[in-house]
Amino acid sequence: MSIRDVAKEAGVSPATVSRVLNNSGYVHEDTRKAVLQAVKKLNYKPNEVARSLYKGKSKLIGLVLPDITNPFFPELARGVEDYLQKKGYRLLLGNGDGKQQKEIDYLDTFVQHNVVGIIASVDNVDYDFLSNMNIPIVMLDRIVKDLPAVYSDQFQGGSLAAEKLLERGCKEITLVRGPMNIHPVYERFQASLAVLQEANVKVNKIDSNLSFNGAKCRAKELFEKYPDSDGIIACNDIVAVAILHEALRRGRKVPEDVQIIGFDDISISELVYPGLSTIHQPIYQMGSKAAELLLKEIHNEKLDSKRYKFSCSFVERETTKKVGD
Amino acid sequence: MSIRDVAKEAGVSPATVSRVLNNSGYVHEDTRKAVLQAVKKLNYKPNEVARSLYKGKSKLIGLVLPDITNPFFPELARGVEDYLQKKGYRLLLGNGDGKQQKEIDYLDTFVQHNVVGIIASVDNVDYDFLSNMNIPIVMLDRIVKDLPAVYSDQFQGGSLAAEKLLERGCKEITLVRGPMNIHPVYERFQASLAVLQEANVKVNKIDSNLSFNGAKCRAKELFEKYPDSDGIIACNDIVAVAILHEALRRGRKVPEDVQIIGFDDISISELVYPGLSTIHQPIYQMGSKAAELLLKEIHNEKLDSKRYKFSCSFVERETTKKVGD
DNA sequence: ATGAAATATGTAACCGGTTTCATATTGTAT
DNA sequence: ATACAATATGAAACCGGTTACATATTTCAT
Repeated sequence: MSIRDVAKEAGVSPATVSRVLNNSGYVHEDTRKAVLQAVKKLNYKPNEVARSLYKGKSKLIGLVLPDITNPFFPELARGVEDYLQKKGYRLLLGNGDGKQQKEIDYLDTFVQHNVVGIIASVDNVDYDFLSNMNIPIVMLDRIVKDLPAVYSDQFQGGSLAAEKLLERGCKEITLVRGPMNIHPVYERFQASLAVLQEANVKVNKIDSNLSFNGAKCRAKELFEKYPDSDGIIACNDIVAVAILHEALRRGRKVPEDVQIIGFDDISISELVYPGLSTIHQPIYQMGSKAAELLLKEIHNEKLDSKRYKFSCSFVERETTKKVGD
Repeated sequence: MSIRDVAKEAGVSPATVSRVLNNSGYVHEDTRKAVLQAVKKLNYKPNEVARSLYKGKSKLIGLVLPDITNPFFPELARGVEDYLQKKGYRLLLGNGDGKQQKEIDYLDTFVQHNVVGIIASVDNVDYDFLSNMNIPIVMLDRIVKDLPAVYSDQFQGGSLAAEKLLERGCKEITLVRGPMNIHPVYERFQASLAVLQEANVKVNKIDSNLSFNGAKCRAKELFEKYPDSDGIIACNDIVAVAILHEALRRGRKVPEDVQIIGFDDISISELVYPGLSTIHQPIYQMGSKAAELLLKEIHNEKLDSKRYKFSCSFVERETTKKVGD
């Protein structure tokens, strides 16, 4: 079922059908009607692949995320998808898993499929590779040199976490540091650390990955190594929840004995008990803004700025004391 | 940069380059080397769109899910994606939101992009539409007539939930019923109900959607209308957590006063406190099995069975009493 | 040595759209 | 009535691969 079938049915040439379908060039009203009727009768849907081949571009956009299974990313993806869907674009999705080979494989194959743009949240692909792809790119929750990027202010968020614990009287604060090769995780840690070092408190550090099971072990270690911590800043909400559980398991009162702050404000943080105080990132908006920027790039509209930085905010739930207590 | 550029560089015809790249036909060893070298030198990557157009099929597979933001689906999607990625396929993803128009739009555009197969978790598209697409399909977590489908045994799971509460001494059980147009949700409800009606207990029913915020309201209503419930079966884990919160807020002891069972065993259920007892579905495996079945269909291998049904199991955490208490 | 089979490679058509260009017709201003 | 612009439409090339077919060369059995 091709445009030639429709042309035959309507008694015109393929070119005319194309013109009708694309509202381009001149078409006589009667012809237009005949074509439209033939299209309807045959239930014709144009082949996007043929269109894409000739035009050298498609209605496809590639999105590489670290891991859709991490609750931070579905929300991001949804922000992207909703925006693109409204504008008639479709999404090619890949999980990079923080592995260079997978990240690159996805980027390459996306280009081979004629995507018109890419939104990337990758950790191990460098500037040269990305810019050599010669295709509009927006980095999401990641920054690579001067490529357009959408993210939230990790310095401000990280500082905020530290300030809130200081305000709430913590004297010995333990930072749970995530993988330092993940840029935003690195920044939020540095920011918290900087604030705490200015203050008159003891500061401990412990390393963890970003998964629940990984953090479970590290949580045990934390309470053994630094049993006097009265404040904990976790690198993300998942890790914070693991720590929260371990604290409760050890009979520590939260927030009376230990206060805990997470990062991200993923939906889980309001679902745990007690509710997790955390640093909110506007995740959905970040995704949708990235899509918006990308489409602007694609349509050669100039961007006000190559960077779009959202502010973080403190969400006070039940793992921190109320100020004034 | 096309195959003709590579051909020129290697001093051969495009056909020969194609043969080298696809390991088809006869190619002299020296020629092969020359071509490979040219490919490398030019960093040539074949255009999948052109390939797809000629062959009438691609390396793309479409996946329509209700909402990637619902924690059930990322895991499902990941199961699908991992399997496909290993086999060299890429994923086009869409959120159907349970809206017919969006579901159909995605299905249509996927076909227009020459996908070779579709995995669908849709609620409002009928058998005729699906089978008229004339493309391999696997339904996932959904059943439509005799289309191939992967799912878990909702009857068994629903029964299990009821049995576990009965075993644990509940006398007045409230069923929180999800949207009845969602097939698995319907079945699990019916199954629980059937078991309870055979037993000597009071049974209440209350309706809810599947979201946390929706369920929050319904949870309030539940405790007002049926304050004597000592057992609650929720239509999914999210709803169960909302109910759990409301119970705790009202000072009900869980599981001493009220026992709660969820459904799905999404990752959140082990992250809440107290840990949610629930009916486990092997979500990731379902996704990966669906991908496996689809690829078999695509390669015309015959399926042992058009249906693949996983068993559910009871995961005992802290919102149900230990048997013998 | 001879012919058939195997190997090697190029030419051109094809996939299903879009677009350029040529051509024909209609409309309109002078 | 004439000329020029606007309208209408089709033929054919093109996008970048793949493959059927033709052709040439090599291998090998008899």
